[in-house]
Amino acid sequence: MFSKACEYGIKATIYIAVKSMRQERVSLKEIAEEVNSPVAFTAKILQSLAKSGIIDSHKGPTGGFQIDESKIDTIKLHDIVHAIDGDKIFVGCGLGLEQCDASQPCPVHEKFVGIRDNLKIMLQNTSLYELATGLDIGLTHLKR
Amino acid sequence: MFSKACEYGIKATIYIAVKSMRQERVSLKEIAEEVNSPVAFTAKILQSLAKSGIIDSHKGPTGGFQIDESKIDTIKLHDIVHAIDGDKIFVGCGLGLEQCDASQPCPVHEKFVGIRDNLKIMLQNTSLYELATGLDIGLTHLKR
DNA sequence: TTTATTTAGGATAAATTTGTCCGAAATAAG
DNA sequence: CTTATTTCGGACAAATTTATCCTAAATAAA
Repeated sequence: MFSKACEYGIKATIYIAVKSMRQERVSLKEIAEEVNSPVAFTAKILQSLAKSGIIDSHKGPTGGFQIDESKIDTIKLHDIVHAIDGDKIFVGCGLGLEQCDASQPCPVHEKFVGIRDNLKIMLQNTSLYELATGLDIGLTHLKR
Repeated sequence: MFSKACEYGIKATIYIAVKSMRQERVSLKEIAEEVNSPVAFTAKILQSLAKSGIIDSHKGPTGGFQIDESKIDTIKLHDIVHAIDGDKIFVGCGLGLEQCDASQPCPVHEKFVGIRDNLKIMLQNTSLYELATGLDIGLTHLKR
């Protein structure tokens, strides 16, 4: 459904949020370990999340990544997915037809519109806060 | 959403169905042209669809691909997707967690289950007949 | 200021997906 | 039987995604 990079990115962001809610900064190394992702690859993903303004990064000793606590509630799953995978999941025809739209629909057009609208709405309605607290409560875990 | 191979496969199958309903066999070349897909790559995909029993293939002059007319109604979009992409779209955690299931759900588990169930149901309820007649009526087109 | 630590970012490599090439096998028709 | 046509299938190539390596830049602390 999502790219590997996006999966790592979501998990990493959730973990950073959990730590940020405890006023802790986390290092790349710690994140990669927790999320079970390759360190250097994770670095690239965090870099792009930082450029998108979703997470903050700080260099140097005691450096690492964190998220402004006031943002944790407003950041949505959709923002993370969009920052990494762009809008390719939401846009275009389910069959890859370029000329397919509401006026010249392919045979499955309406069916895909429904599914994708649901997905989009779900992602837009799911806040990072929700994800982070769901995890914090101990019901869930990010490894493997 | 689907792999390129799967997109080509769906479009090719729809086209073969349309022709089969007119008692016509179609060649690889004609299919690739209609579907706007690379010929040799399309050959591989059709090969696997033939092995899955979704389409029939015949070698030699006047050879080509066709679908048993009695099957056109029972073949579902899900069958085509499954033959090419397997079940990776439907199975597993939205975040790629291996230990995520109903008993140990990740923060987005239930949300993804809903979306994916919808997708699966839609694919299982969409028949090739429906796709082929929708196209035949001229409302739609497969190229580009 | 020096050193140690941590992210940034470019270059490169491995893996996967997508796409190509070509000869073999089947088969219809002359 | 021979030939032309068409799919089959293996090997190879290109493109994309995933992953690694290494140096630079920032920065906290001694």
